[in-house]
Amino acid sequence: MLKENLRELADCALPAALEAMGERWSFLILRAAFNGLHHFEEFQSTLGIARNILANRLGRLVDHGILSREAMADDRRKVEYRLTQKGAELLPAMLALRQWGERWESGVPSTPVLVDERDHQPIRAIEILSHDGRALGLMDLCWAHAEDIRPLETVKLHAVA
Amino acid sequence: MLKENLRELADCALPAALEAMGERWSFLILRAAFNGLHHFEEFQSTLGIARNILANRLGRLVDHGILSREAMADDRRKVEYRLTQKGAELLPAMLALRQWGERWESGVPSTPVLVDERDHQPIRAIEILSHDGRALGLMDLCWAHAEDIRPLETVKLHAVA
DNA sequence: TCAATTAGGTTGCGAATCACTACCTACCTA
DNA sequence: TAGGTAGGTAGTGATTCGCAACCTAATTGA
Repeated sequence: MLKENLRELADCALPAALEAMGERWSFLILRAAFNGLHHFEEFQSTLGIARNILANRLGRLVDHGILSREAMADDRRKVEYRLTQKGAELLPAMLALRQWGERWESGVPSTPVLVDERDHQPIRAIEILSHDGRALGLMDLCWAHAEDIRPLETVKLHAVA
Repeated sequence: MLKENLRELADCALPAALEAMGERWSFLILRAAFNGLHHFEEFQSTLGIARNILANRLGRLVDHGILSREAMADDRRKVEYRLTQKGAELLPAMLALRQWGERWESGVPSTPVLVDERDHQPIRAIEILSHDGRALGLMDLCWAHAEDIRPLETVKLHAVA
């Protein structure tokens, strides 16, 4: 069963993640960035967000290293916001949330659908997987302390034997 | 390349998901629920959230069908909040966010660690996978319309692992 | 060259939301 | 019946939100 010692709840990185991404427009700005938007006016007109809030959010995302901010060489009025590596790695979290919304809120798969470029087949639903690739549900999970985890080599031998 | 037609940005389920889960304390309440908390006072003392905000959030999560609310038979003062199926399926999204926070914000894996109950090995990082299980990055993805996707009968039999 | 336009903001202000404390009302226990 | 407990609500100030207006630097057009 999934029950963490309460004393240890503070040692979770979720609050830290939410401090960076938990504000009202952050995820929608991020989504727009994933969709190839790079400029203030693009975000503003696409999202319909108030300009001061947008400026605030973009600044915060830059401060957190999720977006980079660079003035463009050919037109120095323009500022380009780009996803950093850190920002790009939010894609699984964003897709998991989107897939959940498709299943439980909007009811239908969003169109267009995200596909593998290689064979144009839709991606899998995002899942929790064991080290060897089995899908895990809530009942299959429990908490363990780092020092209690046996290195995988030994387990492997036992499992095989 | 990952570029969605702008006209279609509205057809994404992310805003719907955020309407249910995008408020300030929602994810932390959900995390507490995943950790086995069920009662108002447990949430309140663990999270340190203001009581009126907690009441408001719990009510909202219940309205959205993420938590169920039931008075307990043996002590009718007590109300039990439990994750519904809909709520439980937010676990991948929450873990993806937590893993991102571990990697980029807190810097270290949170303790305790979430492990597979069967062999006590840590779970994999949450990833985007192709239908046949390859890990996909930002460069490997593109958008397609539902009607353009060829059915995958031929490969389906192999698509397990 | 000088006015108009554009990109990317900032400022002011009223409305909504947040968090803190105190209070309230069932219900349970002695 | 007294006192404590679970789960809230009400009042109040501090923040934040969203809208509109304004501002500045860079660019373009006449």
